[in-house]
Amino acid sequence: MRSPGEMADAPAAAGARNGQELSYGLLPQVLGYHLRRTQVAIFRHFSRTVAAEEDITPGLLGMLQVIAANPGLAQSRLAEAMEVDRSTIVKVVDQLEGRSLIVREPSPHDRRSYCLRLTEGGNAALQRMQALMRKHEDEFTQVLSAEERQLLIHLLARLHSRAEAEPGAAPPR
Amino acid sequence: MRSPGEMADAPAAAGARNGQELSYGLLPQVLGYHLRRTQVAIFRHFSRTVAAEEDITPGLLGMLQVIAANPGLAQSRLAEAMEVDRSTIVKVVDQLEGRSLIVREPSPHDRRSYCLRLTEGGNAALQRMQALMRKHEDEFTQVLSAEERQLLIHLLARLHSRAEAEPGAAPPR
DNA sequence: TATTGTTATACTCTATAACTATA
DNA sequence: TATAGTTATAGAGTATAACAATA
Repeated sequence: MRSPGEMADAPAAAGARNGQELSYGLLPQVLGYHLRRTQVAIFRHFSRTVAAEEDITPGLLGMLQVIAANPGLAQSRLAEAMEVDRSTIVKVVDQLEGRSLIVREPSPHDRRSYCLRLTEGGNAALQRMQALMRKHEDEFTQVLSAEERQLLIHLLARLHSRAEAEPGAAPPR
Repeated sequence: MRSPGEMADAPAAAGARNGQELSYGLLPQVLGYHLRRTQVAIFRHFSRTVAAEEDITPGLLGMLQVIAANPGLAQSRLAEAMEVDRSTIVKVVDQLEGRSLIVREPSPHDRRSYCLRLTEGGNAALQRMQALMRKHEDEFTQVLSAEERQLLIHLLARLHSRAEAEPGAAPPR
């Protein structure tokens, strides 16, 4: 518990303000804690790099990518894919459409629903954003080897895809 | 790109609603995407297990643990430790104090600041919560071996402690 | 009856700015 | 001047419930 480097210990930033060392108790053993810290860190890095040039959030960019990969997608399908409520999607789509990145086309088969598509400008913007995104992730993960990065992604994917299938999870909508 | 199990592909939950397969584009290669999904998944698991019995959130429990590990901690130090603004801590401490889990004692050295401490009941509650938390994390990570879980924590810790030290990050408050 | 998109509403988490009382 | 705690306020991001149009 004492040797530095063996355990995941206190982050570099905090403490040392008043000379006293601050203890994190059991938190360094808590996966959820590290997930949160890492997400905050990667979000901030994203803001300083990608968002500084393209005015986008990780969430919006994710939506754009899913729409791009599934032309004609309905809003409800997008909501399911991103695991958020239908109603939450509305404002997001409003934003993306307001910035002319996507369009809502009326569905030829169902007059209730829209088909979402990227505009030409949206596609161009997505290309630029993906380039920035790749650079951002490479930079953020540069402390890891390529193998470690891939391994990390695998471990996370196993956790969240597995957890979703658990009893009690993901109540049918 | 095709062999299942080699790449981190589409989550198990979504898709298959209309028979059509839904593509996630480049997202399965994006670390931030998996971080978010995993955090959502672990939060939901926490809600169904720990929170169902003890009415607590991961954030509040983290604060409790830090206060427990640093008796007499000032609110501003707690804010730094959790990397949130001073003002954000106020309501959190209000909540914990309102539930008699902690007390604000006046500091003997500085009449501006409080010393945060767990009450007896708070300590008892923390013990119960930590037991639930451990069970919750064990269950959530049961798809991983003990070594894989430890490795995952290490990789995350390297990422967020490293990222915090980067130029442009963590502006001095 | 069920589904699609929408609106109204509310709740949580967070930050900024300004205030007070100390230091 | 700087810091500790506080308040008011605002902005994301999310969910629930109800609605009209359509299936």
